[in-house]
Amino acid sequence: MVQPEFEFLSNHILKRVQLTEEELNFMLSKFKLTKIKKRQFIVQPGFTAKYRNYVCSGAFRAYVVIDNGEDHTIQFAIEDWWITDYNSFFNDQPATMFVVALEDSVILQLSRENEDLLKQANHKYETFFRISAERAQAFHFRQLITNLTQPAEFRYENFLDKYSQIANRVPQYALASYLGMTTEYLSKLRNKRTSKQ
Amino acid sequence: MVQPEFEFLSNHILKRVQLTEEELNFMLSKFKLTKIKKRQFIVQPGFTAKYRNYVCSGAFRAYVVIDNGEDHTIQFAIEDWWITDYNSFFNDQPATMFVVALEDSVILQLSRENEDLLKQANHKYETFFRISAERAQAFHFRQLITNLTQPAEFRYENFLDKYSQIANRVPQYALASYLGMTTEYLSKLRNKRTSKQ
DNA sequence: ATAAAAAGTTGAACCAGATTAACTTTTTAC
DNA sequence: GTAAAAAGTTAATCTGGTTCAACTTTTTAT
Repeated sequence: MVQPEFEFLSNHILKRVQLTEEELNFMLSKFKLTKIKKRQFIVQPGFTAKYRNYVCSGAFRAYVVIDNGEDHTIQFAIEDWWITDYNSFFNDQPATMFVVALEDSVILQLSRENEDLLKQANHKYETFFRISAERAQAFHFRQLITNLTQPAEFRYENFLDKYSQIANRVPQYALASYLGMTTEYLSKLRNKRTSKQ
Repeated sequence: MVQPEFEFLSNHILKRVQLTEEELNFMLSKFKLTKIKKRQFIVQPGFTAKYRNYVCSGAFRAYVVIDNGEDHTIQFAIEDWWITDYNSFFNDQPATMFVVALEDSVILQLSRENEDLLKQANHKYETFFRISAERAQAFHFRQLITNLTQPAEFRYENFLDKYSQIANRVPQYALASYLGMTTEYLSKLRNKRTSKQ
């Protein structure tokens, strides 16, 4: 019987493309199961992000550090999400982001070489990655619109609404920088909210 | 001899995937040449975006209108760029954006049906769309980072640097809302800049 | 267990950028 | 060509959110 981690990924894949058992197993065989300890980095500036990572359990945070030392969260990933520095991964360039584990985690890693191999091997695999990219594209688009058009309080409420699971699991400073505000201000918003109801 | 509009698109495609003459022509045959007058809409909220649009000449602006009537520019597209409401196009849902011509323009339109047909017909076509989506993904990611981490003045200077061609061609109110600031403030930044050197 | 470090809170002072309003310049439509 | 509408400018005022600083609570390492 397959390990449960591969079971999660199987479901994820089959939701997006129809594969035969054989096709599925071939695809899965290209992934590498890796355990990551809390605070461990899976992507670091200066090094090329060699893997696309599927999170089976645990949580990650991607962030950039700018000149003055401030860090800005770009993405979170929990179970059933993907994370990497795509710019680095796709273009084989040094990463500009950090990706760090917020909890002890288990991930399935697909190297760029194996991804290319899959894409060439079978039209359906290519379809899978195309769909993933299209979804990510639409997701970031929506995020861009929200950041551009909505004030801080709405962004926070909205995030709570849509991703309460993540909101309650990640450190507050990380969430604040993801939402584009300071920890202090987020702390006030939180307080205001809980005292309201 | 082919029309120059198709020539532009051919170059665009061949930069991303290697196709035989026959494969290229089949792909091109699925596009529809359309002339669009200034101020004409090619995507409107409430209607599904039926086409992905390649701009041969002219300029477009995608924007959303929020409750209070303010509009926010989400994307510009000039020659050799694509534009549509991808959320609507991919998911066959009513659009939430407007896409309007800023100049008299010529575009090549690919319907969702024809895109699906191409994706199924040949692995290489699928590769083309996958590459497009991946690039868009990386692009929006970078944009998200800039918006999150940089102050208004930097965002403007940076845009001038990277997209001077667009900056000098689109109305100021559209650029201001794209950069996440008011027209008045952008006007001040411009002034400050020109008086500096 | 316990000390040290990291994360989160609270309040006062401040500022980047928004708002309002009156104006000038450019574009559009007839 | 010309009037009206749209776009852009300028200055005064205002505010959502930041910064700074002192503090409390939670987490981490030994």
